[in-house]
Amino acid sequence: MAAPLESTPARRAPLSRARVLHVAMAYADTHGIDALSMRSLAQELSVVPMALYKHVGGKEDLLDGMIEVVVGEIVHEPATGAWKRDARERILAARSTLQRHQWSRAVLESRPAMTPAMLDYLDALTGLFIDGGLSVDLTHHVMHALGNRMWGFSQELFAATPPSDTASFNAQRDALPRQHPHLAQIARAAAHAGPDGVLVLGCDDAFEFEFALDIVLDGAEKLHALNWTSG
Amino acid sequence: MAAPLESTPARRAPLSRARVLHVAMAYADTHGIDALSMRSLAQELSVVPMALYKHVGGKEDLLDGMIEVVVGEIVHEPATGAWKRDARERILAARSTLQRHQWSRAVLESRPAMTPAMLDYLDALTGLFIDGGLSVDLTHHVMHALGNRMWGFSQELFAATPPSDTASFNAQRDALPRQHPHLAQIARAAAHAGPDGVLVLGCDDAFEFEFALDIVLDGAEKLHALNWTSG
DNA sequence: ACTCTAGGTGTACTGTGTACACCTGTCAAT
DNA sequence: ATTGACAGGTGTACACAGTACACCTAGAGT
Repeated sequence: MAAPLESTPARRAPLSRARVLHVAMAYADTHGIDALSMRSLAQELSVVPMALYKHVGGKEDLLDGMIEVVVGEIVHEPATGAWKRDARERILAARSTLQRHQWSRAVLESRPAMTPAMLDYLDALTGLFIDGGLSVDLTHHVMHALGNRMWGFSQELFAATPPSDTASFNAQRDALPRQHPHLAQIARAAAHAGPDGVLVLGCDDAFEFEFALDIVLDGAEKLHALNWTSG
Repeated sequence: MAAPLESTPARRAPLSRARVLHVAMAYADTHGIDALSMRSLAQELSVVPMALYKHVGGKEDLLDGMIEVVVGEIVHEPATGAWKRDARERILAARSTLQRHQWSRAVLESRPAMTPAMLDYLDALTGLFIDGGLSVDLTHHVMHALGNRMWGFSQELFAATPPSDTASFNAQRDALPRQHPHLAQIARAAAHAGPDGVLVLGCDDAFEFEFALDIVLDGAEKLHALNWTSG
């Protein structure tokens, strides 16, 4: 036998986390996220359901991985220095990417999703504002205003990391300044001493909500005064 | 026997749609929305799961009913005539109501949810702007800016009612001006002729997104120029 | 007294995520 | 060459979900 390695003609491509994620995304793109189950995905890969668990932690991890890929797909145009235009462009790029995967919005909204790609995106966007000259304080609240229910990410940015794993929490916090310097700046600014003296990273949800609300209402008032029209 | 009606001492209170909904809400409040299943709810009511289906169409209908109750709980302070203050107050009232039921945000975001109470709320809010003198056009886009990912309702306001039930669709559309005059105004303004000449009610999703985005970015720019600070 | 019916019951089916034990082919070290 | 570890695919099985369908039963209207 010359080629024992290829003796079975229709040899399956080997599984891998990347392949699982991409096939899952394609499947969700065409059949909808509700149709995506471990079983349907396994069938799509001509594999038994449990095989997936060797490459993915479970359904949650699968979904996390999928949005991680989507967020990673967002194209970052190089900054031109005009912060407002740059931010606008980047956010619209993000939107068009999410738009290509209809399911991503619902999935994103259903989980905290502070994945590495997400942090990269947030840090880059934050950097545009800070480097553009906005104060860290203002940047902080603008990020909330943009994110609050617009992407579904913001309100739990630094919230409620369960203290179950203090070690890795500390590790992550210490790595933040290096990897995501702009987010770290915000975190420092938003930190305040809790009742027991421990430093607590927390954002005042109600404040952020009203901040965003007032921006929209003030904008409406201004446009009204200008007799603005969409035509 | 004097009181045959109460012969069995621990007689269950009879089921009803309202009771089912309220117990479901209480259960979701304390145990979380994920713990709410037809079975757990039935047990809470000391009843067999299938009994619920006599009062509720199914799980989807249950969830719809729950948010309907929540939205109905929003208190409407009487309008003072100052549209901006009134709108602000009403939106914060809505927020605090949703806040009392943590699950409501996720449930709301997971469905179109154009229920009667929702329409009432939207129409009332819209009315504040229009009666305050804002143009219907501006009001339309402001509603989108407020709603876009802030409540999760807006982008499908008039979209994609499946043409399966044309009769009831027409009926609903014809009833709109009476029941929700302000929404009807917006609908009329946003209507445009489709490719086949039929009137299509549709909002340009991309436009609404950029509208809201620009309001926030312009607001950020203005606050930056003013050296605004949250302290 | 008789039927009708609203409303609660019981059983059963399909589909979900996933734990656990099991094979099997590949490769490194003996 | 033999061994054995191990990465990766398999099979079976379980608990839980939503809900279709047939059934029972108590009370109201005739």
